Amino acid sequence: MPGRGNWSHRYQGYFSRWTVPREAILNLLSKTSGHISAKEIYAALYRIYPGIGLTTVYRTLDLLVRMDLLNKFTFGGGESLYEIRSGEKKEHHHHLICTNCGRIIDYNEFLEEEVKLIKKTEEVLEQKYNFKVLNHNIEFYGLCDKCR
Amino acid sequence: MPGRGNWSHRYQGYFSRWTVPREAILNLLSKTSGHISAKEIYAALYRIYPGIGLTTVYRTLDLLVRMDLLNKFTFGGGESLYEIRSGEKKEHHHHLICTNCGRIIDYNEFLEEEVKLIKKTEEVLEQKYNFKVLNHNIEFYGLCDKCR
DNA sequence: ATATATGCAAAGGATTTGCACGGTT
DNA sequence: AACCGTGCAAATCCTTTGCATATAT
Repeated sequence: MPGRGNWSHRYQGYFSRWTVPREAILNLLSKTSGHISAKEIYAALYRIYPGIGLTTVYRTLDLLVRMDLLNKFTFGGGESLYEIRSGEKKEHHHHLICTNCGRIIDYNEFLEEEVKLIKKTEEVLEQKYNFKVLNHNIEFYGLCDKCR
Repeated sequence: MPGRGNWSHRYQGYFSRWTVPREAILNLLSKTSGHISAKEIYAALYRIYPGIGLTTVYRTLDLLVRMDLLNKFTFGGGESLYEIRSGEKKEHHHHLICTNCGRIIDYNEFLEEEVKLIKKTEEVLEQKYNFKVLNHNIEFYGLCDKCR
């Protein structure tokens, strides 16, 4: 998708070569709905591009996170999960996490008040703690329909 | 603190013996403000009780989490951090996490609206996804006063 | 040509597991 | 006596690092 353009401008400094593996990984993420682990990415790409290494996947994911193209989550301390930050399939969302089966449900049908309040809370926190809020992560833990 | 009482009733099923290491670990946590890792707990107890094993710390923390006496957090995928769930020093709180230096700031001066809205959001989610919310975790990422 | 990206294998860090021992019930 | 909890060492899982090779600019 990128293929350089205004692109190269915007992300100048993060890398010097936009390579095949990087393109493949970003492309896969942008077509993935939901969260995906490094190993899953590796497995998916291995089929169409054997010769790829897991190390490259990790390094590329790290790069893309620094470029703010991906979000990285570490829900339970096991594998980290990645998702594209905005794109065809993605809007900002929060998570419902089933503590029984581990299922993760995204939701983005926020209440209007919810959005307003988060903004307001961020402002208050910035004042009170002199803390510059850049992002947030909201998770609800509980039991999904199958497990409750 | 526990020392059995109504206690043994309430937590019956989780364990069959309330031992010295378990008491020591819970006791340490209840006097700790903020978050602490398994290794830090191990190091602190080792001084007054050499012979304790890191394995026991992990197993006890796991037990206490299952008993809902502790919260476990896995902020960056590195070490997990633990905190007492309620006690002398603890009230429910949320976190500000500095992405530069890793500092974690607790805050619990919630806006009244914040509390109400979280409740309301939980209700909506329970309806919409048939998901029984039991707990939540709210984190704001950004830059702390020293790093901004 | 030269710096950068890659893949492999090895290292690293956190946590879990296998197992024999020791203390409780 | 039977069971449970403990500690040690080894194993496991995810991720990072060192290094030689391949590749883009």
